Amino acid sequence: MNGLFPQGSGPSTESGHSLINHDNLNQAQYEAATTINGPALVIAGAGSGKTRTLIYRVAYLLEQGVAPERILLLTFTRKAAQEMLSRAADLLAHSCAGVKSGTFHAVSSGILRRYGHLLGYTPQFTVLDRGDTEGIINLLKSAMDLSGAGRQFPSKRAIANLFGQVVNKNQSLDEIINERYWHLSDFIDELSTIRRDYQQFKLAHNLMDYDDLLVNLRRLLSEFPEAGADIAARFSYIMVDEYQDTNHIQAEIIRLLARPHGNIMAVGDDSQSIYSFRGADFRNIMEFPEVFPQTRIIRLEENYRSTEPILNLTNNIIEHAREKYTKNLFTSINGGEKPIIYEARNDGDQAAYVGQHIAKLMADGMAAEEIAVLFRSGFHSYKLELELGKRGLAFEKRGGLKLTETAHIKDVISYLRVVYNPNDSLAWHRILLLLNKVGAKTAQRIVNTITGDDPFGALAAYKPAKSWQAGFTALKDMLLQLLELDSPARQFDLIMAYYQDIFERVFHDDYPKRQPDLEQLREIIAEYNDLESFLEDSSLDPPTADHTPHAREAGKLILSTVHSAKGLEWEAVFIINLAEGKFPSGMAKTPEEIEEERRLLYVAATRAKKKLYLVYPRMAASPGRYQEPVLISRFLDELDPNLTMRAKKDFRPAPVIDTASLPPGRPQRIKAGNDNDLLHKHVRHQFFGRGEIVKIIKSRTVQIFFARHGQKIINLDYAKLEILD
DNA sequence: TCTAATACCTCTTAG
DNA sequence: AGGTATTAGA
Repeated sequence: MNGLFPQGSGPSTESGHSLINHDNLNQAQYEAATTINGPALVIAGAGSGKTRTLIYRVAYLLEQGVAPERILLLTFTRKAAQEMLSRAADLLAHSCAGVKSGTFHAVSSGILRRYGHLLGYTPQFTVLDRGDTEGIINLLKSAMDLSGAGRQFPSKRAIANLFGQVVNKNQSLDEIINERYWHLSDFIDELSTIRRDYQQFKLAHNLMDYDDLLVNLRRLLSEFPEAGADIAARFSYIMVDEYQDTNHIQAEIIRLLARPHGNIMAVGDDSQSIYSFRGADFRNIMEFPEVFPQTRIIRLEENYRSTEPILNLTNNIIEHAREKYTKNLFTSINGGEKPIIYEARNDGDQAAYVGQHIAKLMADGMAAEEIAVLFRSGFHSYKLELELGKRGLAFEKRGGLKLTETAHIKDVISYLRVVYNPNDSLAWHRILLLLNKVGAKTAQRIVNTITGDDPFGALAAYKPAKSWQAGFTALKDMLLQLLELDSPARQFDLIMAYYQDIFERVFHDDYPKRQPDLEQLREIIAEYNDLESFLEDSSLDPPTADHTPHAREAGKLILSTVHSAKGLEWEAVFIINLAEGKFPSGMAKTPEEIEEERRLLYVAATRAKKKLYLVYPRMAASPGRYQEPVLISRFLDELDPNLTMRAKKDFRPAPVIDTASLPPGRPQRIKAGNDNDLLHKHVRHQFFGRGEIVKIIKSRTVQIFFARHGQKIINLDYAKLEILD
């Protein structure tokens, strides 16, 4: 490095050649990186070098001789933690291994495996993911006989959300229902029974859900003074990233951990708070100085990421917020183009526009990994994914459904889970349900009799009924062999040898599409030496579908939900589906929820360095699957028109949609008859619209040319078609 | 009594 | 594309 002495008040290493100096950091960043004793709060605007500052601070701490294991770095994703540590290690030219880092949940999980016995857990407790949680709730719900209770008992999903709110917002079930779910007030008694049973079930089966990881750590710290002191004493320097997205339990954990020494730095941006649905409250930031008196407040307000026109727009987005935030961003990056707004005709037009412009950017020399498309919900990108596929553009999708959340992957993992925790009744249930002729009742009966001291012994002794005896024996033999193996990769192979047939039967209609996932899982598992760390990872931070850790190296563009794009940046960013009901989400109703949607757009737009495209469709599929007009997102509508440019609409011929002229009523299936009579008929398909039958392929199968979608092969037994002439 | 197949409805964001 | 409610079938 350049060998300049650090100026100002910061201490330097004995040689005087600190890496942390004013050439690398601006005044505010420098102050943040070198303030290591006492509480500090860094209000860091988007693109203000927050991550850089944290990296330098870790490096500075180590440079000052702090032992790595005394440093705790809490981040929002494990990826973020790993990336920061590896960059800090690059600075120091030696490893940061030993620095404790990760998400609250992951760190909690580690601590609870050590101290959980105080709360009645064994170290092998299983972490329940979302699906597991819903599975248990469903079990308890169906055991309750709600048939007479009137209609519309909430789904397992709604119940799980409800319970999550109770924990994360620190309110009682009654309060939550009365304030936010008043439509469920008829079911209060049943719901609180289910909740009580749920808590008991978890304790009885050595299970913790995500919320328990936080709650139990807090309990440990506050109710078990010895263990609490022990844990707190391990960490002398604590940093928390994305503080605006912590909830009250997390804030409490921080308070308890940092209480002895007060060496705590929280970094966040109140205008980027986007996780209130899981209890996050950006007011945590405001309260921080009250919790930690004498907090030093440092503001990072210079933006190093975006060009001026982009920053002008993002400032304009957040100016419309009801809540006024604590800083003003400025940039010294001059020049650049105004963000572009494109009004697409529909989903397909939108996808075509984005696809074409991505291709153009790449043709002009921009790397694929410098381009991202962002959207509100995981499924908003389906059409675009097809479009990119057609163009041969490789992409990585983030957010939405995870690999480990798909049914077939969960099946395979369940076999591993019972080996690891033989009392994991949820995994048992799943495994047994896969046997032909075994349904929910039978599976439950078996689970009830085998869980206990010696589940595998009990399984071997269980007498199956004739109709499913063969399958049961095969399962039993496989599991007993599985216990003998100790490498996860071998275990996987054994499971697959057994599971493949079941897999093809259960997913008979689409298993070839799912097969690659299993092969991917094999690759992921092969990197683990022990089952415990694989299972831990797969619930806490599911290994990504592509096992190359960074798409940036793989030459792929990124499709991502806005939530998953937090903290990242790209040269060019497309934000799609900026229509009412999509972004903002139709689920956002209260003023507070709308405000959060606005911050979400702010987060999305501030990811862009040089180019920003805002796209919305004028027509979109309604619930009845007809194309209906939609409104431009209110967040775009309210922007100062001088800050954006409208894209021309002539980039490709206009596809014709004339829903108005369509006759009313739904297309029906065409009844069996003489298929040859159908040749050259004009038809309307519920998705593809108008078309003409151009060829009879075979009985009940025809080829249709659709005006909007081109040639399709249609099976008349499945498709709903209406004959128009 | 239980399982398997079918028809219909609802879809956010994530550790 | 998923889950759930209903119904046919074993």
